Amino acid sequence: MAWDFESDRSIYSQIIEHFELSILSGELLPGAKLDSVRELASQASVNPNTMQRALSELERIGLVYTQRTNGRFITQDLSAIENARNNFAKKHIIDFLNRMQSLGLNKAQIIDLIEKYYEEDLQ
Amino acid sequence: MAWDFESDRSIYSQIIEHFELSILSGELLPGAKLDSVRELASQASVNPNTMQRALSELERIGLVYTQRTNGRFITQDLSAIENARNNFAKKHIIDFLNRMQSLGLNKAQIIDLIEKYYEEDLQ
Amino acid sequence: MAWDFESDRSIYSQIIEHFELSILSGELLPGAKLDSVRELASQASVNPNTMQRALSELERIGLVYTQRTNGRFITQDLSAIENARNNFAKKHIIDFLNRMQSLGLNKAQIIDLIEKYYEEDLQ
Amino acid sequence: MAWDFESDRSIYSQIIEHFELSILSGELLPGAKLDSVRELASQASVNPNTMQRALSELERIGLVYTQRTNGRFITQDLSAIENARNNFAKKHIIDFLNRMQSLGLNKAQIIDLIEKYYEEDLQ
DNA sequence: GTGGTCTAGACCACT
DNA sequence: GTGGTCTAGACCACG
Repeated sequence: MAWDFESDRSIYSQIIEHFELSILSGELLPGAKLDSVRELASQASVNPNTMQRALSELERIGLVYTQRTNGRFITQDLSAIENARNNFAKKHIIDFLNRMQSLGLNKAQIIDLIEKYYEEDLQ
Repeated sequence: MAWDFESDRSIYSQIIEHFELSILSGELLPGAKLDSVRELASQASVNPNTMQRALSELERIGLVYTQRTNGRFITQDLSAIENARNNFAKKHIIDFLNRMQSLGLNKAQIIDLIEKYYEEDLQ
Repeated sequence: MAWDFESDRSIYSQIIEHFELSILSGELLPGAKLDSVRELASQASVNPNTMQRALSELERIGLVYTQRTNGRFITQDLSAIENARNNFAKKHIIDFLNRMQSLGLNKAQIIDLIEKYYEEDLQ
Repeated sequence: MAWDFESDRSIYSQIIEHFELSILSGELLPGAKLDSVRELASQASVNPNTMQRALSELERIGLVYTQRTNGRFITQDLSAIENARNNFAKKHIIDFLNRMQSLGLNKAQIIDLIEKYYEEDLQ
């Protein structure tokens, strides 16, 4: 977890995306218990308030739920996860295609570029 | 030009990307005169200072230059544009691939999705 | 810090030179924390935005860096400082020599004048 | 006459200094008639209004005077020129020494640098 | 009318 | 309380 403090995007929104990806990819399994806000904040080197805000947002989205006094958990609603996964993919694909088309690239060119960069892209 | 005022990204940075795309796609031609700061600000429904900031940054990047009292123009340096184009494409492709790989998608799956959404994408 | 509001030079550029000199002379030490934008603006009797602009420029030049929410600091990159120092000296020496030569003074005369004024100059 | 349109200084103030130097160095002789505002503006590639403003300022300073219907002339008051010359030199020497001392340079070092740059400085 | 600078004052993300 | 962004509105140099 390394945040880009110089980025245009706010930290908590970067954290949200990080958790989203971990959940949608299955790295964080449905029903799994999250570490405490304080612990997560420490792992992420951010202020607990910032982590808190990110987690609240994830709850609002429905990927995480709170069991009072017991902690926070990844949702067990598999279709919610599947939905989120599709929405996430769709949103970013469309954003990406919009940008590439704005550059004047056609489908074949876009795919060529993906082939080209796919290999180099390891980190 | 419609900005997402709710977005995480600052307005001026959204404006910068908008102009970048217009220039890199050839919609704004090298040497073309831009409307005045005030005019552009009005079109974009933002404060002139905000527009000015975006344009200054585009100038710093080298995509735009100013002729005192005369207006702003798209750079005529074609290689600067070509460079910016490549950097822009590379950055967004890599960001995109990182996200898709984090979702657990492999190259074939990513390309499938692109095929799928490419057609629908007339926003 | 006293700015010449009547001067031809913009305030923020006078402020930039002021900080440059403080840094290059060692009055502000590498790594030292600057006062807050608001505080510096108040000390300098300028608007915080004006001070911010000057500091942003110093950051772009590389003499200062920002730690989000924590404050601004003098760069710790000693070679950046040394470079800036040489550039600053060279620029002002050449400007100065150009003016003196335009007055028709030769090297000996220029040095004589420097000897003469060097002592008096305790402003 | 080449103005730095990117400079912090306004054009008319650059023009003023240019005339000052021409007069103080004797390139423009006392009593000499200046070309018309329009002509000078054209030579300098600036707007007549800008040239006009520079000349008015030179008049205010006393280096130039106007003979109505007849044109503008360099002052014939030799002591005024001599004074201006001394003031100009003094002002710029002191500014220069202040900057160099702020850099932490002592007299010997300053003179060394002048020796060093004096030769290179031919244009 | 054009870009550039400055002020005053508000709101936000983060510690 | 810190830096960053945004707005509204003024004034200046230049053409």
